[in-house]
Amino acid sequence: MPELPEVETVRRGLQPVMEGSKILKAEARRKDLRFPFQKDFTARLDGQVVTGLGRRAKYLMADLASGDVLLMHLGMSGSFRIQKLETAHAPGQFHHPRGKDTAHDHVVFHMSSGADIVFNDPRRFGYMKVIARHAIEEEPLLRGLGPEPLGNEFDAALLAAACAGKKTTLKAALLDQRVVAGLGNIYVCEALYRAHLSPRRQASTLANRKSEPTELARRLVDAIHAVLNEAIRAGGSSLRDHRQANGDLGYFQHAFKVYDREGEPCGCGGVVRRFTQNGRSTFWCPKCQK
DNA sequence: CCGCGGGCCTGAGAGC
DNA sequence: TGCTCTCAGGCCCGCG
Repeated sequence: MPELPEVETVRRGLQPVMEGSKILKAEARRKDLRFPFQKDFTARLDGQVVTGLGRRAKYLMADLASGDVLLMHLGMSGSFRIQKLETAHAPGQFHHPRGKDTAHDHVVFHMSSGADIVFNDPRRFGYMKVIARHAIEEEPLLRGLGPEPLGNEFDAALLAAACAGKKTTLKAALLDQRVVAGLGNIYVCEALYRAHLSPRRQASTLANRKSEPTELARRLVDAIHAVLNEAIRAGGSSLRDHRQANGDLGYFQHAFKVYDREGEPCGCGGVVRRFTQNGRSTFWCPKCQK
């Protein structure tokens, strides 16, 4: 589920109950998620003050007073919720799932703020790992990640340089986290639509012979910026699993122009189509995306 | 370097 | 109701 806007939404929701709070106890309720937990996973979290909660691509990164960093990835179906003991002062303030939902509560952080932060992940494609901050540069999970699409350094020149000479399509290039880090299937489809670029177009056409950006690259960067910023403002997209940490649904899914809209009309008079690319559904309008 | 298929998991929805 | 099938927002691997 979660692409950059969803992860950023989660980060903003968790920040108030994590930053400046101590993890009184971390609880891993099974031995693995996508990967086995490190043997000292909870030991390195217990008693640690979270000094900051950041994000890199689709990773959440909690800085700990010990000098460690907790990396968290939501995979396809991971979500966090904030639970507090019900009080007379704040009844029902937080999202409480019922029944089978809690069967997939795999990790809980009991915080000194009084909040319990619960990680739920039915498919268990998510993962968590504690690493030393000084080892971040060598961390295999982070190494090779391309630029942050909303970061200052990401511009048409950088995107064009990354795509120059690539023998692949724009769709595949944008999904490649080494080219730009944080986009997934939804926002790639939506950005290409906004830029009026075909998902089948050769990625190398973003650059001229000198690897300089073409007008297309500028258009695409603008579209990526716009769609991500709008999605973050909307609290992300809630299709199945995604919720903001306070339990609210995101609502950017109502703003999709092509994703999951096969057969529906495009504003240009065309019709949204779907086909499979790199094993995943691509949605686009053949009339206005060239 | 590239596309493709398969795998990791569970659950929702469609069709019968 | 319930079965079977397909598909899903991510990512990795091996093959040709």
